[in-house]
Amino acid sequence: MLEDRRLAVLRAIVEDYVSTREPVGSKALVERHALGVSSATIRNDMAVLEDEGYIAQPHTSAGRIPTDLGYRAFVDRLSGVKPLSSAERRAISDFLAGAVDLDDVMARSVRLLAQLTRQVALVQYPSLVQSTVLHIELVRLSDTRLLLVLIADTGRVEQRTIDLPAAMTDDDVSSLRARLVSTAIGERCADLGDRLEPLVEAADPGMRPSLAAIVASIIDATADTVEQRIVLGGTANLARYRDSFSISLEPVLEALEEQVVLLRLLGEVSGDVTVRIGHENPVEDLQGTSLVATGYGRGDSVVAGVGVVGPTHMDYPGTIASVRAVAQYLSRILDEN
Amino acid sequence: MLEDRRLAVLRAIVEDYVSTREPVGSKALVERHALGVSSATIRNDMAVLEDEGYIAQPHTSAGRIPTDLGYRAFVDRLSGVKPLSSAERRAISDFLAGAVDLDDVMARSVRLLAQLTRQVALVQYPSLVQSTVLHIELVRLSDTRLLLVLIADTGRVEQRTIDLPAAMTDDDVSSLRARLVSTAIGERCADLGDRLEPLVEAADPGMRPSLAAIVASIIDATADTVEQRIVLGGTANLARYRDSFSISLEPVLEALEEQVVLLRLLGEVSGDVTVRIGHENPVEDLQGTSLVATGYGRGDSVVAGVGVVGPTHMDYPGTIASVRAVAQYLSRILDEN
DNA sequence: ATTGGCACTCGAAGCCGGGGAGTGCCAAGA
DNA sequence: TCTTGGCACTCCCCGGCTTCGAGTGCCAAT
Repeated sequence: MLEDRRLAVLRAIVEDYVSTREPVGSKALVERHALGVSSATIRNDMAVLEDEGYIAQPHTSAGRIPTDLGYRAFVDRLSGVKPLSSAERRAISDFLAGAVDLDDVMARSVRLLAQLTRQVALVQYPSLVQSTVLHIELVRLSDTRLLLVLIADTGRVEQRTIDLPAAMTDDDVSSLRARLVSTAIGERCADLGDRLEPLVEAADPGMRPSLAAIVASIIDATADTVEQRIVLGGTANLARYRDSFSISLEPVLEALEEQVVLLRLLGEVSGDVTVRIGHENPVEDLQGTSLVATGYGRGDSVVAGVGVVGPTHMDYPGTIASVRAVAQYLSRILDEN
Repeated sequence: MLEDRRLAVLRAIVEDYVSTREPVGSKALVERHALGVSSATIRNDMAVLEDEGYIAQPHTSAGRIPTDLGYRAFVDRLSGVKPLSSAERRAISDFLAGAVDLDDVMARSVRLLAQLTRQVALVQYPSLVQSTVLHIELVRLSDTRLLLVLIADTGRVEQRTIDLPAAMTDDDVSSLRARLVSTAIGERCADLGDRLEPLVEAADPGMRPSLAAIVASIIDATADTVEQRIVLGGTANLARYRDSFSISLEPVLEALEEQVVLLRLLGEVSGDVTVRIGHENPVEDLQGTSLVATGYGRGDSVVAGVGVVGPTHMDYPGTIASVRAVAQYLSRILDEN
């Protein structure tokens, strides 16, 4: 029970600091929370919490602020679930209304999430590797150039122009197209290489180089390197917190513009909500920030990630709820297609 | 000649202020520039320039800074052309190298421009209305759902799912597809409505509702409202100038996240480079910033805009050169397809 | 028209001192 | 053993003061 009170104190400190962004002292704590003990007792508890590394003081004789470890304990053991407000539900249903297109879904989601959390939102396009082929189209641009369009069941569309080693007629193209379509449709993108190889082998010698070029292009279009795409929104919200980052926000903004960095951030999401607080973050420039992320997908398979980046002193319960809600809606949309 | 010297003074003030970002005084001016007269003379000239509204002082007895009008005069009458450095040429050729896809071209351009100018870059997707139809594809998702894919000659791909009023067989779809393709291909997107209407009229009664739905979807996909898309990059560069905006950068970041605002910014570009300085800017929240923009396109027709937004005290000659260069490269890429 | 000289202005930066929030510790009470 | 009131102490914050200096405007001389 003594232990219990200390945790209650930690929770109170986190909550107060998140809402006021100012170091919180023992006296203010007993005033704002019904802890049932005096400020002196709280001071003792705070001393212990500080020894254990959960809180710290910016300078002697100032209030305490939570450390990364403190937030971690708060998230793991102390925070309940915060139900979404009706305004939030409304925002989400408005969002559901008009999406017309995968690009549109992504753009709206990222905007929605940024508005809900007032932080920077990240939404990843569904992974191609996890998708299956819905359609393949070849459009003849000239004798020696083709446009390849590949449509995945997740709604993703990839295109490539192909320079052919030899001229092809319209008939050549449509016969090839038919063969590709019947072989590839319904297959997982990851398996395309294996499925299409035999087709090249079996082609008659005149066609083989061209077909090889096309297949190479298809494989390139579904390769790991390009299959990842992340949209970012709400960077304006960073400015809101301009002086509340330990460091300046320039490196943060810079890090967020690196696709590679974003991929690392969203790379390891699972069905659960992941929270990375401050130094737990793998990206150095983002160690003054926290990441709340999760995966979304069809049924049980996770096809992409979604999350937000914000200051360590964010409203974790609310943010977690928003991220989870958006991920669920994204999954639903994917299911509907 | 007296007039000439005053302009030289203005140019010197602009250049010094742009590079140091500090109010420049008469003494510093004669030291850094070979003006051949004493500081007292410069002071007289500065008084005149101030009367005419070209420069201002933040407070009595501080140096002068250029006003928007001062920058305007500088851009119109004083700045020469700044050739691109070899590093810049290299950056551009690197950029040219690997673009694989229209999305890729847009993403790379915006990144490139942000790096070159160290400011916020905007690149607009080629306008659909200005494009012609390269291909139309219908993919059957179920009895009553179709996926429409529309490919424009500028490389743009639009997709829509269509809920049909009545079930369609595979044969139905492919015959419709053939009719659509033969009617629409090569037409300007803007004319699609007129071209496709007769097709609906001529269809047999059983098909008509479905065909109407498809045509409506095609027209929707090429409508004004969706045809505009703008990518934004380099917002991190704004943080670099955090205190040099008269106001805070929060409203700027917010304005830049509004697609509508961006469209207004790039809406009126032409083949020439447009420069809007400070209050000349139509968007209120961006009146502390300057816009340098131009159009790009195939041959003479402008199909979209490209530009940067930055502080009014930007390096106009360099920025103009970069924006123009990127626009030219974009035009070239469009021509190659 | 240009120039040197000069008095004046006003923000920036440094210094000082009081106020106050907050702490740690201790001794007394439950 | 935990809790509590009391108390001395520490430092940050803030307002006011002063100094310093860059820069100006004006004037009389050339």
